[in-house]
Amino acid sequence: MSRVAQDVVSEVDLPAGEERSDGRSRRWDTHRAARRDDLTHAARRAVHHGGPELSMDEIATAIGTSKSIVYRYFNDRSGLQTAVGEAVMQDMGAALSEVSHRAHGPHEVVRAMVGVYLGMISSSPSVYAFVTRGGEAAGTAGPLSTLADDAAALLVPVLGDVLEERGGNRDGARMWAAGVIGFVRGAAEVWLAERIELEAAAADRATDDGADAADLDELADTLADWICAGTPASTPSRPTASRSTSPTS
Amino acid sequence: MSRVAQDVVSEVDLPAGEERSDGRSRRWDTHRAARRDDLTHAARRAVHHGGPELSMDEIATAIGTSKSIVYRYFNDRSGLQTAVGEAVMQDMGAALSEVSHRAHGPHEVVRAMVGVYLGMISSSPSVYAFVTRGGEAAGTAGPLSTLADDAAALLVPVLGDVLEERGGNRDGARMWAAGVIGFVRGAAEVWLAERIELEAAAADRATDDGADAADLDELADTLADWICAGTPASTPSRPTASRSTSPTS
DNA sequence: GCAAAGTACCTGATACTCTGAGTTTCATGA
DNA sequence: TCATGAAACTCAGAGTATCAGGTACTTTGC
Repeated sequence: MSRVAQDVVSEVDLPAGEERSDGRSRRWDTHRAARRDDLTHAARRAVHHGGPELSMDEIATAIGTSKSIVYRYFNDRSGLQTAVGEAVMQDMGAALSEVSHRAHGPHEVVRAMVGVYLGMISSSPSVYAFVTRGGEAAGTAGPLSTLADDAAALLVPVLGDVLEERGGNRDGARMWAAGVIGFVRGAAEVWLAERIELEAAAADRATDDGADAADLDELADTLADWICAGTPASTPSRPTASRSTSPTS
Repeated sequence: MSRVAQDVVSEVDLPAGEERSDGRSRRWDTHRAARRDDLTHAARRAVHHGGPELSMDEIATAIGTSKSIVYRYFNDRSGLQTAVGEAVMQDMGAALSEVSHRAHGPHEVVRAMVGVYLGMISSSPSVYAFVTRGGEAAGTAGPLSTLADDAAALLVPVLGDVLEERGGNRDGARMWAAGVIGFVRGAAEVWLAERIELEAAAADRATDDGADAADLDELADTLADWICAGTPASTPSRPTASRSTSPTS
């Protein structure tokens, strides 16, 4: 109970009486926020190195504290996940706003978003997995993956504009944005899996990160193109689609 | 160990000596396959009614047997998930091939795919969640969500054609398909969440399934359009994006 | 005004409960 | 010879509870 609409821990919201007269209480207020932040970032690092399946105990140990502390600051494992997700999201938001204010039109905004999202997922796949994994209970309700939702939110205004210009109402924008993020997610996961296979196969030259950055840019271009250019309404040359008519196998 | 490349259980692959001479052994071979199928479908039903979070014990009980049996036929919880996913996938494949052989061009194939996928996810969100949830361990490797992968596979040939016609090579098709499926998934999950909220809010008229079917078709149209038409490269009227300049709100 | 006593809260260690995954054993039966 | 299902088991990880410190503030008695 009481874990409903708060991600700051219960102690923080107990000022039912609006003033906190006692200095002994007040003295911790800033400390708590700071500590929570520290823990969040430390957890992020721990997961980055230790993988998304670290137990709470292991995370706590890696952070250099004990489980009781972690549970004091986060209601839940999924609370931790959410917090880390928010931290990641904050970085993404910053990176995006830095890039996208010089973007003209939806295509470039989408391209920026894709780039940022890909950068995040590829620079720290473990954190990505930790943040998107499971979380809330049912798949039928609740804040699905906060990260994806938040990322989508960044696209909503732009896509809303597009919808409006096309004569529709902006209401669909949220779904459209979720779709776009889903697209990136789906494609990126395949790409990640492929890259890991490749790396496992040819584990010769250790750090080919330079090539990776270029790869990433190229991939982002491709995805953005796919998202924005879409699929042609029908194959122009052969009307009945090359698939069913062609005598291949 | 030994759970790597097999989803049929160890008993089936134990013929290290290649022949099974004993009739008393062979007699069960067909039985086992049949039973596994039964269990898979029963589990699907159980999850459909009981939700995606049923424990193995609960699933077994709902099926009408005990955990030991379930574990005899599936290595793992994730083995069960995979099996159910394959069953769902089989249905989807059937539905899709029924619809899509009269589809001309990629747009219609995509539209068909979207319709089938949406139909599945909306007719049984619990099963959908069960099948896509977690499964394999790390987010960094392995068959992520078999369902999404398989669904994507159905799109690969069509999108490969498109790529080829555009002068690229077909290699990107897998990723593109994964992206498209991701799009549907992302959008559908938002839609589901919204629908559930609505239903919770106005739980007056019980069965508005008729309206739902129409909704679903409309949604499928919209999504397919978004996927195929994409986002315009730049807003035609105002070059610097309507967002920052327009005095709306 | 100032020490001492008391209070509010934080910390991290340890030990606990509880739940659910996966295993083993066994009596029954074809 | 093999399948079945019930029951009891192991094991790991989430989450809780307790406790002996520790530090900064408040209150009290002088």
